[in-house]
Amino acid sequence: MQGRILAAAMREFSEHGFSGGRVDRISRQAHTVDRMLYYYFGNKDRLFRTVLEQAYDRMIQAQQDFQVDAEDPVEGMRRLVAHSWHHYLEHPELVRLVMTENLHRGRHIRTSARIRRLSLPLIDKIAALLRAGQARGLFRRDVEPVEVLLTVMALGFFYMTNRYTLSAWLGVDLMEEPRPTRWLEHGTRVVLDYLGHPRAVRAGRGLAAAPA
Amino acid sequence: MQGRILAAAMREFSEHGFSGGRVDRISRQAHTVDRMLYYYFGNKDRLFRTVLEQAYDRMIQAQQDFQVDAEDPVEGMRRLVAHSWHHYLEHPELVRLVMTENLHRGRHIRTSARIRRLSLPLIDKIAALLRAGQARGLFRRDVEPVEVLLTVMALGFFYMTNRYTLSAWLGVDLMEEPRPTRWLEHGTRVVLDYLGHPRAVRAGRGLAAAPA
Amino acid sequence: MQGRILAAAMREFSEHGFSGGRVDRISRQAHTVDRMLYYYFGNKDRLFRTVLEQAYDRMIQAQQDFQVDAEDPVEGMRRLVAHSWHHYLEHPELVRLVMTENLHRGRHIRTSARIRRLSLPLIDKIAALLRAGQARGLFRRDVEPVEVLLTVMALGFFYMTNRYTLSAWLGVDLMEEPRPTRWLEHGTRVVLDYLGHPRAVRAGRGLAAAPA
Amino acid sequence: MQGRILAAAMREFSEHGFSGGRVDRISRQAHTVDRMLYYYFGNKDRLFRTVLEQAYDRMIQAQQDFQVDAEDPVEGMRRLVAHSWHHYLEHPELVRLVMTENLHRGRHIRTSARIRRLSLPLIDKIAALLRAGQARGLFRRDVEPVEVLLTVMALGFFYMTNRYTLSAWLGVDLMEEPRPTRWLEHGTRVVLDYLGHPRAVRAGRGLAAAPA
DNA sequence: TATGAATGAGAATTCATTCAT
DNA sequence: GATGAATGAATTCTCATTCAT
Repeated sequence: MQGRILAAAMREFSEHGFSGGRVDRISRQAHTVDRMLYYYFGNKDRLFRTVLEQAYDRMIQAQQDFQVDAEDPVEGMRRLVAHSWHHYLEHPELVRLVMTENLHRGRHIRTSARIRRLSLPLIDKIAALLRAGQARGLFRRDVEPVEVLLTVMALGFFYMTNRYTLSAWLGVDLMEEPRPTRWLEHGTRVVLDYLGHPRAVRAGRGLAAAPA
Repeated sequence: MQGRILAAAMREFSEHGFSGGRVDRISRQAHTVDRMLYYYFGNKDRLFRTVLEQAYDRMIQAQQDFQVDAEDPVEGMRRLVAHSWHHYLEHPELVRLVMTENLHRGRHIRTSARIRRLSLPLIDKIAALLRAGQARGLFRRDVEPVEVLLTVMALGFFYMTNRYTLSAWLGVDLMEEPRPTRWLEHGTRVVLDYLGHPRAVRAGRGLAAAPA
Repeated sequence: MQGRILAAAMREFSEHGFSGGRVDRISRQAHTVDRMLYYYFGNKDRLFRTVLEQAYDRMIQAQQDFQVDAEDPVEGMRRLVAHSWHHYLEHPELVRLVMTENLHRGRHIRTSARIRRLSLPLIDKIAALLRAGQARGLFRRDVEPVEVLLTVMALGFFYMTNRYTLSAWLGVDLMEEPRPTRWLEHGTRVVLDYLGHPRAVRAGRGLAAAPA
Repeated sequence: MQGRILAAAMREFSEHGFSGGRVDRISRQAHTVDRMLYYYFGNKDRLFRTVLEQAYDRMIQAQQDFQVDAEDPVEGMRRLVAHSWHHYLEHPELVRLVMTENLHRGRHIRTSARIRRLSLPLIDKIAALLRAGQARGLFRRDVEPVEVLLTVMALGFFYMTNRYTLSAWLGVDLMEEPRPTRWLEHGTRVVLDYLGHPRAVRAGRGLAAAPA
């Protein structure tokens, strides 16, 4: 039953946000009653946190499943961008959940010991690709894995999250083909152009974590 | 009084989202009573829509205030990226409002005749910069203004909107200097690298609206 | 404008009752604003009373317009029953208004000097028919005009007012022909059978008004 | 507690109608709080419907309790008219509730599966009396049970429902004895005169439901 | 391990009416 | 004679949560 409740809660919170999410809709969709939700998860906040943790686990898993090809770093990077993009495209509920959590200023993630323990597998995979590409003289050297990851994520995430207001502004439906495919091509080019333009090594540590 | 209500509503919806926003908190902050809010705006939905329209007006105004320097397209593009970034940085409530509206799948924007009429001044300014840069052989030719705009927005918006979950992942505070400044530099480089890498002209029309 | 307001108020109160009637719907239907309604009629209660008075005036007028044929009392009585029935059928809003007033225990009629002054023209016309019929030996003698009037009204009014619950009970639509026509025939027969059955003169004064 | 709420709701709706009925008055009279009313009945509409259903159940029960005396059809009919009349007289809240429902065009009855299933026991009892009376040559043959029932109901119901406006018109209090008793005598006579006046059999099926 | 019954505290919205010119 | 602006007091209904077994 916990699984059913979590699945229903994921749908509900993803669709309506945290404040907009209704406990009774979750219990109804899970074919149970409100009471059970409190029995298993304590309260709405903790239920949301559990949903978030589950979503993160899946995302981490998806990142781990991604296999990097160090023999062809450019193609590897293409595939990484595409992998990331398709993950968002196929899991809009994850994207919306992350939006919701950010609207709440990370209130739930901050209290989740489990999520704090996580590290992003993709960072290591990007680092490996960068090293391979730099060794072959294909990628610039003054680049950090985190910056690359954030760039890839930004291009994909923003398109997904802001599609409604952007569609209204531009007067087109951004989710209608061939636009999403074009955007992946565009994003891939942006990332590769960025990586393939060697310049003088920049000082400093970029966005990387403090040694603390 | 309508102004006071709108200002209070902007703060409330921006902070708590639409569902989480409370009518009575708005009226209290506006030094009036709930009733007036219904007198002027009809209901919570229409109030939100009006807040959104006002926010858009301001954003459009900020875009119009941005002066493009066609003599130095590279510097112009740098300034455009910075302008956009600083607008988000200085108006986090606008960013959150747009997020909220997207979480609601553009429900309010869709019913706003006023917003539908808007066009983004920045698109024309980017187009002008592109033309100037292309004429001087500085920018590639197979690029569309909308793609550039979305790229600039994506880099800035994503960093702002996802800062809480990203900060938790990365174990650092993304809003603590020098990280925001570094990100602007990074974004500027990404955009310029993209623009300065001429390739074969791509077929198709990118993300632009259909001629219909 | 008073006429427009009254017409709109008649429709509104007739449709929704007094409590269900909305001041703003009346003003909107009258193409004016709430304020005007208070300007002309003081408050909702007085507006209702005025509507009621107007409806009574029309009913009295209709009764006065009915011409009795003393030469053929049976036919005259037939026509009187039919006249009454058709008046209800053609003025359902009057019927509903009277219902509403009775649900309110005659609260408004009691404060209407104008209505208290009214007498029902139909009573005199019935009395004339009775006299003519009795003189010809067609009608019984132990009958009072008021009882006849109430009987005629009861048969017509009840059918109209209770048509929804009756239709649900009986599983048919009572307002669908030939049922209304049948009911008129039935009512006519009931009244004539009653009048045409001479018995011993009954003592007492029936339902007539006390000499006070 | 559901019983207490229903009893209070019956009083409230009967007294003030549906729109005029106040949820908080009901809960106060039932010695509980508004919330419970929604817990048990969902909303005001459903509460009203339940009250109506209960009232119908009681009316059906009262009709079933009425025992018909086939040995003396005329006396049986007298008793039936009196039974019906006294039921209205003793249950004015039922009468008012039915009025209210009709003012709302049967909105609640239409959604009540329970009420739709009901049949009126009195129709069968009238049919039995008619057969007995016809067999003894006391009642005419061209008469239908439904017409008799509606006639009996009309005479009683109308007097009760319209007593306020009628009292104002006639300048007397219709509920003051001996008037109510006189009206029962009058109604009984009207019905019996109607039944005892054989004529040629009329064609058609009267108000009865279509065979569909 | 599970659950039906109950509920306090809000939440958005409505409604008739009056103020002020 | 006419009206735009303003409003106090409800009014229905919702929401997350706890009680009691």
